[in-house]
Amino acid sequence: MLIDETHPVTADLRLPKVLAALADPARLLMVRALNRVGESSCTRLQQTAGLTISRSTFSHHQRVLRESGVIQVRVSGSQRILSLRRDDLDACFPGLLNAVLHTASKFIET
Amino acid sequence: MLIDETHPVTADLRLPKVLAALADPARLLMVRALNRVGESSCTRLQQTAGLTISRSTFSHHQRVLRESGVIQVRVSGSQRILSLRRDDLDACFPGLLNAVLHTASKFIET
DNA sequence: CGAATACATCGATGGGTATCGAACAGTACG
DNA sequence: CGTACTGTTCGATACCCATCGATGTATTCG
Repeated sequence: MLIDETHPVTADLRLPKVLAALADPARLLMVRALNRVGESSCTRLQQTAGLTISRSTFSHHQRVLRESGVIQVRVSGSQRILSLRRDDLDACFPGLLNAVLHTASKFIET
Repeated sequence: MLIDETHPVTADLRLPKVLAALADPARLLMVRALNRVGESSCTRLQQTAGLTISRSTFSHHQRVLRESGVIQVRVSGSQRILSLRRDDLDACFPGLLNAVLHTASKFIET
């Protein structure tokens, strides 16, 4: 199920791209926060994840996560609702998302 | 158990570093080849993994994998024997290594 | 000792990327 | 309509990184 042309279809997901998307500390926080709240708008997620970055930088990270296939973006009024592509990720990379989500926080902080 | 000062101890492993190390296609091939053969010297692993890169580039990748904690390097005569740090990775990031190792090849190739 | 093997390191280069502020575009609302 | 809100895009900057050839170092072997 393709959302639109800005999201890759499941068959086009690639492990190196996904790993690179998850390798950034800010994006890792976004993904783990999304897992807790289910779905969220950009502004709200930025607060939930505790990110002190500019809105343009957040937008950049959102794009990287979306283009790698990690998250899904749905438009609702004036805001974009972000959510994890759990099923697609589990189908392509079994166990990967869970491993990233369940890693202890002490192994993430610098 | 610390090998030497060029390897991080288990408590110092960090998820973003490990993910970044695994996010490169060449290094991903090295890790998956290491999983098949158990352990291997540099020259032999380069052939096993089917990598057509220069020796200096291979040495660079080996260093990244080592400094992130993904692999272990042991000196044996004039050669270095590489192997995965399975137990340490499983202890810090349960399920991550298996997920990377068991991902279908079609999701790795470009 | 001398030659060959196995890797590491250095310096250079080109391409990627994280970051920001400023400017832009769409929606909601009074 | 005009203001506020939500988010994207653009251009610039600084930094990181993958790659290579050349050089250096240690080990093995004859």
